[in-house]
Amino acid sequence: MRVSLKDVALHAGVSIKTVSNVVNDQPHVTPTMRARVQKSIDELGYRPNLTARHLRKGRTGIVALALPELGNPYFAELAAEVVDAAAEHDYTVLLDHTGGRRDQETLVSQGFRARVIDGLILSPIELEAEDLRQRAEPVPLVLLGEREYDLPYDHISIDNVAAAREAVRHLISLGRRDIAFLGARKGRSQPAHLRLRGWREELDAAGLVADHRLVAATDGWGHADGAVAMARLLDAGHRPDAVFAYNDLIAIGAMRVLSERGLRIPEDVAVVGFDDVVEGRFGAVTLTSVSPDKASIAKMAVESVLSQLNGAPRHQARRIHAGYSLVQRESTLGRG
Amino acid sequence: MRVSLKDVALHAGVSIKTVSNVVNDQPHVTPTMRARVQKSIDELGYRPNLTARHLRKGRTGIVALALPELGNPYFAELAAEVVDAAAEHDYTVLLDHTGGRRDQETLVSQGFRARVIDGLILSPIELEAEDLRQRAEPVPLVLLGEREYDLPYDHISIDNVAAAREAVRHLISLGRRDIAFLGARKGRSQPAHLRLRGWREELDAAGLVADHRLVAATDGWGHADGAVAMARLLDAGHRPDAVFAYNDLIAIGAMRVLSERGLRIPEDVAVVGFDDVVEGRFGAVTLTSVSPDKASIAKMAVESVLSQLNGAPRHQARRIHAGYSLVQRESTLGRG
DNA sequence: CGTCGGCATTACAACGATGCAAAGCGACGT
DNA sequence: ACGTCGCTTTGCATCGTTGTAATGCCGACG
Repeated sequence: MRVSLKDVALHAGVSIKTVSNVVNDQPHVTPTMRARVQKSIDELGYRPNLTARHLRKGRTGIVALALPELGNPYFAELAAEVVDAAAEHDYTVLLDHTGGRRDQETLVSQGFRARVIDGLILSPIELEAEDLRQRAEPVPLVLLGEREYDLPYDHISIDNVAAAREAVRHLISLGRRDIAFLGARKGRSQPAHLRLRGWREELDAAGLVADHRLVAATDGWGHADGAVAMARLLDAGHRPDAVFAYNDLIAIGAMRVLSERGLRIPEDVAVVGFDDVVEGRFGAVTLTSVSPDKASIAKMAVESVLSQLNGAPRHQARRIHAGYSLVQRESTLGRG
Repeated sequence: MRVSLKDVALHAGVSIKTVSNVVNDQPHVTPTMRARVQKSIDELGYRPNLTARHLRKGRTGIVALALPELGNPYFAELAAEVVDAAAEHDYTVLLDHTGGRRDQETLVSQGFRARVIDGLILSPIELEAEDLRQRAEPVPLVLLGEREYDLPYDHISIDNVAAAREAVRHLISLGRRDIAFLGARKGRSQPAHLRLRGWREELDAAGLVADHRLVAATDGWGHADGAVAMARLLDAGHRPDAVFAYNDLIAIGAMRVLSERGLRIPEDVAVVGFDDVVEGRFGAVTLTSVSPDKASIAKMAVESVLSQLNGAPRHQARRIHAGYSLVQRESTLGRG
């Protein structure tokens, strides 16, 4: 059985509360007493029972992080950052993944998956505003990612439209004109992706046509989806001279198909991805990508949750934009 | 404020205990009463406080999973499987990562990082048997991965030696003779990797020389480490006709360097990795790899923890081998 | 020498839920 | 009509910790 305050108190011949005071470094404990109690603590190997402490205090020291898919290295890398950021504040991270499915995301947002948490950081894919509006849970929530909602929750992401525009601008600066977009959502009436919007805006701004036939929808956001989309585009007789992908995995899947078809990267087709996952730096052709500042996203997410917990005056919901940069690699090397 | 049993009891005009009985589906509750209480529960939106329940029951419904590095897709994919396997049993996963550092691994094993858990699944890298022997924590522990300890804890992994031998055998069957091993541990007096042992054993068995100059140590287990190791090998004047890497990331990093140096894969150098991460299926040259059955590893790990919790008669510590297969892809395509 | 002030220590209740055992209640048999 | 039996419902203690308020103790001051 585990050692409790009571055991220590008995052993040291003092009251439970005094032991508690020592454990919690309360003032008004004489050095003598502190030493005596500490000795008992050490001898018995006492360790506080967090469950009890948290029942008493109403806090658990755990924040949940719900991501669509851990298999996607972007999310895995982000998760690692969140774990570290939380550790800074003595918080632990409970991980959940939703598969990007609406029902799972709703369950998570309403706390049905993990009911021992102080806060929730959620990166939704299909979740709708109405699902969130029905949320009764008093647990602080922070949203991550590309989806934007008009709801009173903090939202942290990079400026997806601006980043996408920068990526497309880069391609245009290389002289590319037929720039495809890979990774639109399939069969959705929703407002299009912000990244897709960036693509369109930048093409418009440059006086180029944003040809909707160069926009390829995907089922998911993995390598295979990118490969399928690229193949479909080529099979339909389109031959873009550049590809801007929703994310790196899609870009890499597309590059695989481009090589299979004998197209050279970047000579024939330049490629830009999004997320800057490590994988993109080690392919046969390294991938130019938009690199979000994952560490600061993680940090801000954790801090937002904690500030809500600490009853920061119910500020307005904030839209926070983290930094990003466009990292140029071989897949968009200038001709020459 | 959240609704508690007390609130529901008041609302329904019954005792707290009766509400508890309804919530827990106890027998001996009349249908009438059950309906009445359920109505109050629904109206007030009662949801049990798990912290309190767990204080009482001594269980939290959380298992911790401590992995070296989430950024490595193998671990990320494994984590996803563990989350799913745990969900099967209504358990949630608390994620931790150790960076593969001994001090962190020790802390985790002794429960200093997360003290609210029912069990721990740990995949150690540098942890030593002595660190574990000092473990006082009563929390069930299961070990994953390549490291083996002579300690009374369940250990789940694939048969690394056999798998490595199969990989090397495959290379030999392609007519390769100078087979390098990438990813040995650096500056360690420890018994070598099991995968390295498999490499050696199979070469011996085939009557080939296991040339230690073809064994390249790495600092870590990422793409960059593989690239560095491969470059060093080549720079030293070695030109193996095959590479067996400790894992896929190292293999991919090595492949990148091989291409940079103008060596063709598989014609000049065949490559085999380990882990079968998705990434290996989408490079310019797809990667042959040992594919561990991650789902069953995850499942068995979770089940081991839970069976220990449920006081399964303190069985012997078990060494459980999960299944694996060698998936052949372009990086070892037969000549022709 | 008695009283007051202030610090060290203690006692008690409470956080929310559940196990145990006792109490309540209706029905049945005699 | 009364006692008993058995199921339903309830009260109480408890898990380990901490906040609040009360107590004890000592020295200082008048």
